[in-house]
Amino acid sequence: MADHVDRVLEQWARERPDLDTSPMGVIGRLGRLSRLIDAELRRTFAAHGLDHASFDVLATMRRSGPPYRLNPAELMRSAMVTSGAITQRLDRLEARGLVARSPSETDGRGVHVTLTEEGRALIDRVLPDHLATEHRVLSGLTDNRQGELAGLLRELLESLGDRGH
Amino acid sequence: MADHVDRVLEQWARERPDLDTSPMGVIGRLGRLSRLIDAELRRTFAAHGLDHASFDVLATMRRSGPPYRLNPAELMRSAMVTSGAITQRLDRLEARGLVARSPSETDGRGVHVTLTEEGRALIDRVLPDHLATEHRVLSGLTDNRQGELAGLLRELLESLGDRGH
DNA sequence: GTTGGATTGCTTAGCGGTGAGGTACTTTTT
DNA sequence: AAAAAGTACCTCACCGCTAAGCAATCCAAC
Repeated sequence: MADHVDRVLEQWARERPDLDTSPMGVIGRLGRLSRLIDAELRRTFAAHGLDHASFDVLATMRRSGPPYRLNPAELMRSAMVTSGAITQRLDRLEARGLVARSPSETDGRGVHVTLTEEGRALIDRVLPDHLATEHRVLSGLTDNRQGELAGLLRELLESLGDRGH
Repeated sequence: MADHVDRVLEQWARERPDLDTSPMGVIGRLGRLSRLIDAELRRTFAAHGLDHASFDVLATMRRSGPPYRLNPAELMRSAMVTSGAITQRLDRLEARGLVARSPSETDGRGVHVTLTEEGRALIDRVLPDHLATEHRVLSGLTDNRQGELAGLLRELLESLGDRGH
């Protein structure tokens, strides 16, 4: 029983036995899983005319609850992308009528982003499909193993400073 | 003790209590970790004039062992990117003299990619720094926890068909 | 042999991201 | 009150990847 990363570690052990390559057992696998899963999720998004970036914004707005209004800065922190990326995401979504931008009343620099009725309808339509895909992707692990995994990932995230808010 | 994804799950539980969003506990965290870790690794690569894509090719060639020769197709499978991406990676590396391309003697379609002496020297210079960074990134978990995590990630990868070779 | 399907690597348009920088506004300092 | 520092969002040049398509070659079945 060996996956791609096991082969990689074998190769390193042969070529550079002087180095401790064990961290690759975690980080290499995280990278590969991320790519594999993203490719899988992409198909579901595409089936609804979306991509990961657009889905991410719509989902973030939707789960914020009524009145479905956030700032670009909040979206930026949630998505962990730069401000330029958020501007462009919002440009695309606004052009499709899925979100609307309006100036903040209290801060002359600020902008309100609001989910339109169409945007809300779309994300609520995509969500069940998306969750079914995620469920399927993880179906190789029992619920218990999934829980263990989530716990370890949370530990690591917290150690890297990924606190909520 | 709650990370960003815990907040997300709380929001979904409030807004869409009808949906089972538990898979996000794993997949959402995988995505965030991947972004955080990539950003961290990027700094080490940049300090040596590299990016993730270039490092990946050089490392794959290096660990393949003498004579440090692979095909674009093998690099493609290892990196999980499209053939166009590999072509472009090789263009960049070749322009810098870090790899060399030559036609295959046995297959008219094929190309040999070889690590140049400069390429080998560079990757051997970067590797210790890179591993130190990876080690530091994981230092929030004990060795045992890292091992558990690697095991769970391998289980998931195998269930998704990521066999070695 | 010939034919038809794989396979190999390259090309290119388009997309989404970064990073540096800019403008406008707010907050803090003095 | 004025100056300085910080914040919010946008702009734009550049970069790497995908996806679709192409030409060349291999190989397996007839």
